[in-house]
Amino acid sequence: MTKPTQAASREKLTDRIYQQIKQDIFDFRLLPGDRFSENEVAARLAVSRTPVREALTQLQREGYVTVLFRSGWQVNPLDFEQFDQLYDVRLVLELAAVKKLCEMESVPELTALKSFWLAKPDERAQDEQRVCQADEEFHQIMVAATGNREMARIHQDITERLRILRRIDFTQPRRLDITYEEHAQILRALLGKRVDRASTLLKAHIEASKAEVRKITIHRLHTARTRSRV
Amino acid sequence: MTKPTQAASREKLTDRIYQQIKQDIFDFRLLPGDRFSENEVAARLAVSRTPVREALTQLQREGYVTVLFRSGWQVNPLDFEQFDQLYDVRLVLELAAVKKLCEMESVPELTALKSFWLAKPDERAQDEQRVCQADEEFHQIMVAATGNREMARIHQDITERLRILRRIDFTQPRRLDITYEEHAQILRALLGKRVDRASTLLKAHIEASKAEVRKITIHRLHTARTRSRV
DNA sequence: TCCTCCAAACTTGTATACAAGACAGTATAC
DNA sequence: GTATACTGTCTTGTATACAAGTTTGGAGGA
Repeated sequence: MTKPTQAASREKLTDRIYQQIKQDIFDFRLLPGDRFSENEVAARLAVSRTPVREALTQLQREGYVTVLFRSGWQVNPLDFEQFDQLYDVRLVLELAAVKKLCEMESVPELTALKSFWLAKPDERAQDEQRVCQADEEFHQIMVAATGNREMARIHQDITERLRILRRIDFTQPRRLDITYEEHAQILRALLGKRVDRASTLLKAHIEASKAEVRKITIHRLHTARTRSRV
Repeated sequence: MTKPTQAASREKLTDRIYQQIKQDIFDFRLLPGDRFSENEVAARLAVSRTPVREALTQLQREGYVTVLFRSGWQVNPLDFEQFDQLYDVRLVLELAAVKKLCEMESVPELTALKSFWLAKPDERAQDEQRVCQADEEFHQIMVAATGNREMARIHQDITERLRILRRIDFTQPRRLDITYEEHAQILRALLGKRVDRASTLLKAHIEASKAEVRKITIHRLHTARTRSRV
């Protein structure tokens, strides 16, 4: 019988670089279509090519970048058809979550959302970035609360993939109130176990995002491109 | 303006090794819980550690193996709770696919399935492995036929993750006829655009797999363990 | 027999070396 | 001016080297 081993998992350089590059993409420091080499990234971060390669390989698998055989890497261009499809999958998962949540007896995770989303209008957070993050968390928590960790993981991956769009979506102050209102309605429906109403609201909520995202993105992307390069 | 470049993507050693190791896991040459080192794999396949590492990193992200810090790799033990959750996600995706397919006008992909699954009993394939593969393809095609490539990709990943179970499931000859019958019923319902019936059948079909898998697996795994090591 | 300590052998994580091929820019032919 | 061939630089894919830490097995003592 072998000893019960437990080699601690350490912080790896690869993971840090992975996060860094992904963040660079989200923040438009790396723009869709941009090309770059492993050496460039390695030099900028003062590490060797090895962990950079591992990070890039992961990002490729997740659909963020593509390697061109012996010819560098490229940030994947924005593919709106793909984003539409991802929104659809996300909706499917969340509708399933809604159904399950309404069948469950008590869901403390949902109750915990009340203080933020059911706050009075004058007590609402006005910081765009904060609301954007809370928005992601709302959906994330909804799925995770069902107890299906695999579904939550897949949902998380999709959310991250869509983040680059959702960020832009929320830079319009007008959207902020609407976001609050829609989430509040959904949350009330969930707490009241009204599955049909919650589903309808959720569907409309996501469809609205889908519709709005495309036109705004194109404009924002243009302004970002003229501002910064990496 | 830069030239429209296209560096062809070549067959990479990493990919071959990735497939090889995954197959080793599916075929129980690498057993759940087994530990091994990068050097072992590299020596066995007569390559260096580099591509082996890349392959293993991918497999880790997909949930097949885990690295133990400076202490080797381990094939993830079978986690039945996880498999249950994956089955649930797969069901959610396929139910969404069923709904969409029944709303679509014509679906040639489904018609193409008739020759195999609606064959007369005496014309049916009896080869377990072939039926097993056709079973995977049935579900895969169903989802892909909706046109949502992202959903199809996610569904594919889940199917692969569950393959190790489904293989075992089909080693029981009794299951073969049932499989034929259930798929035939689902296909007929789909072709007849009877969404509720198709959904009900599909749900029962997947629930049955879930229920059956656990007890069979444990027995088979035991016999496999006593037969071979890698 | 059982425990402790220690050193040698492994193991991964990261850096570096090298090879085959892609690309860009230039010189040359016309 | 235009097209073409070529050469030097750059890029990834793979192999190897080294560093830091873990595991294992045995010597020694009680």
